[in-house]
Amino acid sequence: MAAALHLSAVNSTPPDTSIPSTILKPSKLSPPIPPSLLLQRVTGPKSLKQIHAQIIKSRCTQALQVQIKLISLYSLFNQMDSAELCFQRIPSKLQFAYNAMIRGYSTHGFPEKALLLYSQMLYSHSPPPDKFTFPFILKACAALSALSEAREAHGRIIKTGLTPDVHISTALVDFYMKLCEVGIARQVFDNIPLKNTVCWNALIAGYAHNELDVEAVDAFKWMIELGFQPSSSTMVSVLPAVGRLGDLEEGKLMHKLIIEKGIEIKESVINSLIAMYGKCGETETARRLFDEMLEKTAVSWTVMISTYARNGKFAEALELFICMQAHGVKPTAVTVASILPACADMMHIKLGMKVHGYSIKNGFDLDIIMSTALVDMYAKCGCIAEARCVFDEMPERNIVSWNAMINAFGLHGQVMDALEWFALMQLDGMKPNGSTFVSLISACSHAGMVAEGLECFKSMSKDYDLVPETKHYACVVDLLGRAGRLKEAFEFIKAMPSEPDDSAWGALLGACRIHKDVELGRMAALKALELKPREPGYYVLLTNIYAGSGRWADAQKLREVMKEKKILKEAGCSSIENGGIVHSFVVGDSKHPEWKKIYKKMEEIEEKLKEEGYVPDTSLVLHEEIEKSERLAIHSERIALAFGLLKIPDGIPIKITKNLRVCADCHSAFKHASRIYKREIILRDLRRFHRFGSGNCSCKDCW
DNA sequence: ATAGGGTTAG
Repeated sequence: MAAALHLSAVNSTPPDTSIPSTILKPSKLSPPIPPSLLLQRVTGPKSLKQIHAQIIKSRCTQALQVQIKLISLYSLFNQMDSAELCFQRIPSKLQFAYNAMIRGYSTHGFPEKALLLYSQMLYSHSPPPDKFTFPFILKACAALSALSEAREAHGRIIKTGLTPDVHISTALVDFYMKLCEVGIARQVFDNIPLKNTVCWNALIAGYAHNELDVEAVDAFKWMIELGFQPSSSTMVSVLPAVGRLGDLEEGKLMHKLIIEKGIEIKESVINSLIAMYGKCGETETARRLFDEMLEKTAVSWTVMISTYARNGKFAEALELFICMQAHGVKPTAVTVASILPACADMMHIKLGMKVHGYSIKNGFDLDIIMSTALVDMYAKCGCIAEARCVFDEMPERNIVSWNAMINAFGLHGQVMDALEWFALMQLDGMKPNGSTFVSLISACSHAGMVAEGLECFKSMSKDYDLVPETKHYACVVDLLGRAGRLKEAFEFIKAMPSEPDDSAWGALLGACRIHKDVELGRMAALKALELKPREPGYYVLLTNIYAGSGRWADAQKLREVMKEKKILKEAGCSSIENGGIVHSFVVGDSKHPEWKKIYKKMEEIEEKLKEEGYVPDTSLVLHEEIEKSERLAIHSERIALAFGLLKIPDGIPIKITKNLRVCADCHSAFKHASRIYKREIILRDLRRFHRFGSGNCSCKDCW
């Protein structure tokens, strides 16, 4: 019945132009064309149906071969219902019939059905699976993350003596890599007797998938050295790894190699090259490649836009975003989502809102990744109410969405809200993960809520079956240390079940700076530098501790060590948005076109501050800098504040973001300024938000 | 009469 319906549907479809009319209307004079020949003319799903109808009408005897070819073609064109009908009608089930069905199910999104047929092969009187069966079974297992099923299949592969088959081994490498079983994947790869390009590709793609970028690049070099010809897939797999490593030299070599080896330059290869150059900071090279592309897809535009966004070229990113649409290419949710983190980073709320508007118009705000990025963007731009609004409107939420909201509250010092949302997420059936607890504990830490923070930490293993990672230990050290409980923090590090990493010692070091403990601080710094010898932050913190306790000679010596080792401390940089443009300032900046005006305003501010009782806090500045204590006044956030007071109209909060932590002196100056100028000032530093108003700060001086 | 590997992202 179903077959009849099916065929009548075929007859009503208009003729496929690709089929010669002789097939559709066979002349009575000439003998019917044999079915096997007819099937060779199939070009797509439409012609397949028509030819199938033709075969049935011609009443030729249908050889098993023809029936199997039909199954194979239907499953190739994703017509699984028709394939299933043919499959059920053949009397003796052969391996290729099964294989064709399993191929269709596993490549067209029905992995469960593929595994069901496989178990039918195993447990009924069917033919056993063969070397053509296993690659599809492993693909289905990968789609379902079915480790035990794959292991069973792997055992059967070994028992049947199929281990040396390169197709099967490649599928095994791919499967284990996708489930992050890198060691097993490598073992399977090493046992392949006759390797080829494709199995190398699976290994390299697998390493890249697991972000083992050095391994991916090494495997690539090794493959070339052994004389294998890389394909475009090889390049597409290895280039993201090079990009993440930021290894421009290696990337250039690979670009050259693509040309030398005559690798087919597909669109995907160029997209990967653009992304690689973008991640290495070479926006101009990336743009040149992009401009030379003949066929740009939405992915190409997205890659170029995110290249600009990643490198802080927001005007170019937005321009390209508009240009893309003018070229009739529709941005995807990924395109717009890739602009948002940049808006968040620069506190470019105007651009963020524009992107939000565009997303609503196109229904992207329903995309979970997109809306989570919006929550994060609004929160990092200081708009916690808007973040909350987007969160409330989300049609669905995953763990990342909840974490973004909890983290948002923490950033804004709203611990009680963070804890409440933590309870809400569980009522919603969501299980917290490691990142949830990082947000929670650091939220408690910033609010000085030691007991609650410790409770969270204990609870994660006791109630949530999570193993605390080094980052959680570092959070607890920060929690205890910040509250002045340095001894306990130290004991906590010593009691860690695994070797502490530099971040734990770094947290203790930071706490020692706040509470001015030279001896413990020195020890923590030595430990941290032992584990991460070139981290400028650790040098700077220890120098600050020395200077703060009057040990100028030690401070000076440390500075010289830094100079000698060519360790540069990161330059402080503050940004502020006005009129849709983000203005950035660094320490002692005089590059801004209006810098003279800004400095004049700054002098005025400093004078007013001093009149109103502000006393510069020079305790954390180096000796030589104290001599000219006005240098304090040139910290980048002070320039940004002057710019804000100069440009942003009364009554509108001034929003500034800084790439490092705000220093105690600037913090005190901002408090005074908020009172004197009757202005709300919102400062986001490396860690959190400070909301200044009427002479106070939301952080309650605890940061 | 059938097979294996890939690009943008919170």
